[in-house]
Amino acid sequence: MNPRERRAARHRAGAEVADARPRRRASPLTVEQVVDTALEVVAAEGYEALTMRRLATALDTGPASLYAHVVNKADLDELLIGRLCREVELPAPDPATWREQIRAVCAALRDRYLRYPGVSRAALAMVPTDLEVLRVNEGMLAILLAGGVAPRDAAWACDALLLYVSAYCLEVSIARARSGDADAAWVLDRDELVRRFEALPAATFPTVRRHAAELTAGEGHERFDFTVGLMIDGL
Amino acid sequence: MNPRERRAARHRAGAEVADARPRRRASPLTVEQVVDTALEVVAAEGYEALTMRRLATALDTGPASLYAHVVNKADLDELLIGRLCREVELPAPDPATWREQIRAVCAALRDRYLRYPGVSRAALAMVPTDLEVLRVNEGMLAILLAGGVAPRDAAWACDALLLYVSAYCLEVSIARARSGDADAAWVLDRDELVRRFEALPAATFPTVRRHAAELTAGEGHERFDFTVGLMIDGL
DNA sequence: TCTAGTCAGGGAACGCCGTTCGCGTCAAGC
DNA sequence: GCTTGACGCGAACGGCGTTCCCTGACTAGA
Repeated sequence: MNPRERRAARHRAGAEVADARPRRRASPLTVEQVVDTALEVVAAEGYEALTMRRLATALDTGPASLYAHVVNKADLDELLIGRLCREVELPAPDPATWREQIRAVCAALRDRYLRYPGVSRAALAMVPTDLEVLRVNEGMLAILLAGGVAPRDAAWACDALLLYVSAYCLEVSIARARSGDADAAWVLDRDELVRRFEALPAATFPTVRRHAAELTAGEGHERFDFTVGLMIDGL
Repeated sequence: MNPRERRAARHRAGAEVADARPRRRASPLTVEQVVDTALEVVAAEGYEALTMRRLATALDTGPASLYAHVVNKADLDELLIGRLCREVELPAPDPATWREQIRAVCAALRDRYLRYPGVSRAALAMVPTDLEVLRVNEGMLAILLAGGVAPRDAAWACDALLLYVSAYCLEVSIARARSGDADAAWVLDRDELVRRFEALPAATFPTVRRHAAELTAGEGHERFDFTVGLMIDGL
């Protein structure tokens, strides 16, 4: 089974296929192993560091060998997101607590993405028919419908929530990466940001100036919770 | 004034600086011109095609020359987004129609982004202190405050809306690029998508199967309007 | 008018990237 | 034990962002 077929299988309903073990290697290298190692690289060095060469090195082989398991880089990205989605637990829909359930699923996805800095970029570029991603969609949709949300609204809200989660994680990952970068001297912590906002000319930025504190507020995931809440409560 | 200083100026409040005309060229090449040409390239061939070499060729020069006007690719990205933000008109806040005003600003930004396929990727990677971006933030914040939204909610909502606009545009750009790609045979139009959803095993995807129509619904920017509405109406 | 000094422009090269080709190797079948 | 075929992967390709440093036109002073 070549990688093209394997990819197709991930987007088609059908039987799970056991990875046939390759023949030559001491410990034979499977897709599962490739994905595991890729996630380790991302966790340790960030998504930007995940290159085919870097991954091959981590697997103690050459870049060409990866193409026996993966169509291309985009396919690898899909596999990574698929793996993260697979790990998200989806509760049985409960009409009494559906808002909390949705919040929990979003938070679970968020935490998974953030554990692997920058992967969310891959999530944003993905086609929506990967079965693992669809599984999360299925779960969220079921919860929303159980909550009495109209089908069309539920479908669109799922979409919007998943999109927001990815975008939020990307933003946070970038911000974190920057604050870790010592040589980027113009990176700002919150105090510096407030000072900047307050130093803006009153003529063109009166509102930002006056509300510098609010603009930079939000510890942890308060912003995230706020926005998800905004969307959920509107349904 | 070197590009580093020029970039710093874009993030600092201060006087506008006229581009000093370079000396040697027949028609001398300014930052403004670089940005114009870059946007032309993006409009015609998409953001992915915007490389330093491609841009240099379009300007009839070598890649090295661009670095006299721009710190690096990321800086060029900022300039592009800055330009698009600069063109967005911000209405004087009107408490009676603030929701429509916000909707209009979001739509204006969306249309600008979509005119240049893929630029929204640059927007997602940007630091939030660019003055042009801040100008849009200022305008939206003023409208929300005029609408009686609490300052902290207004600040966070601005953030969320801008993030959503960028993410939505990125998704749409990618989808459009894919449907234009003839060789990507596995790309699906809506009918094909519905058929796929309905072909899923009922055991694991009951909800998606049943609501395939709703999941794929949404002509034009109906989804966009829905989500922006969801956020605005919750305030 | 001539000349010396200055500095932006850009050709060429560097070290990466994703991807492909095809060679050498080894296991299975006869 | 030989043949055959499949498979791992070294090496190479074209293209990326970026930098080095030479070139040569312009400016200013004599």
